[in-house]
Amino acid sequence: MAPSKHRPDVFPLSETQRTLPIALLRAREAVMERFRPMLREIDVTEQQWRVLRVVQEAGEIDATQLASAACVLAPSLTRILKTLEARGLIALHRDEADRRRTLVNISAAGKSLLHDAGQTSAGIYKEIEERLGADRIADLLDALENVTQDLGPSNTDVTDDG
Amino acid sequence: MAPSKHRPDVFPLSETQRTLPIALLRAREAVMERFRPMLREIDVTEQQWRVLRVVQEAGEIDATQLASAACVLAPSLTRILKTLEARGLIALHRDEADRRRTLVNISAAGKSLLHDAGQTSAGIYKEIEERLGADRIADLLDALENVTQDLGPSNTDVTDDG
DNA sequence: CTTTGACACTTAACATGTTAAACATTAGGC
DNA sequence: GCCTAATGTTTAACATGTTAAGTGTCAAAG
Repeated sequence: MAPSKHRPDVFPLSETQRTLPIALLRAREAVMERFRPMLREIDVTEQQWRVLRVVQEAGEIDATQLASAACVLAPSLTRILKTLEARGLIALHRDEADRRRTLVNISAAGKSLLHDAGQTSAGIYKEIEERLGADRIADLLDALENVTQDLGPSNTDVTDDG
Repeated sequence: MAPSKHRPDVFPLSETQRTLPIALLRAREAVMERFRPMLREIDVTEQQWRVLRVVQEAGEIDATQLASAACVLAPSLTRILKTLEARGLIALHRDEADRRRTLVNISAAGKSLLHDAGQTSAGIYKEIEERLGADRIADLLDALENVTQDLGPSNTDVTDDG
């Protein structure tokens, strides 16, 4: 590989176009475009889908951890949980030990939806893997996770054990 | 299972967590968090900022090309242009040659805003560069651009002259 | 000139992002 | 028990994302 020293100052639009915010946005759009038809078919938004999957994987989980894992803000999660509960896909109840917390569980209907659409989703992701290469995706995921860690918590250390 | 008495803050890295949509979203959030204070200070949203910068770099540009370059959808751009025009940061007028098109220009106030805040923005980006390494960012940008291109060729309409 | 189809927005309706503020509960100190 | 601070969640207000449908314009054909 040649040393990455390409800075084509000649292009008028290159300055804004070759930046992390734009590049990350474009890449995410390219990926999500593949999933949108499936999501629209089951009448579930992208964020609702993430919430459902996290709830299924985590089992019973409180709203704060759910918001963090599903990458949605607390105000958004409040609305999403209300919608999903109204559709019967999840069940909500107060934590008896700490009545501030809302605990979330997946319902039978939610499990069924995830089981069916999950297969389609996995198929789409496999298509993407075949198109890009599993190793290339793994490298990109590593790079993204490293960037996230190196930029995100300036002070928040995750290592709980001293 | 006993209710969480202590906080298992770190969500176990499940299947959902190591996927392109989530990883791209998290990375973008980590980057944007650095720019948000500056944007809030000048009372400009992230999308409005992108639009302004593209208009400045491109000079006079029509709405369709602007939407594509700034990564916003047409309905969003309509509202954004209305807001920016009301604030006097841009000027809008019909294309005389093709009255379907809306042409956008930067105003003196817009130039002034971009000049001032642009310096801060550049400083923040430089901070990020120093933290991550310029070569590492360049590699990531290359990977992201390649992924974007490799996932989009279902639509082979490239009338983009450079 | 009129029709047809395509293009470039524009509007509408609902969902979420983003920020700030409010509410309910818990934990600790008096 | 009351007060204060902190935590977990909710509400509110505005901006944007997303999809579908509508409006105005251009271009080609009759």
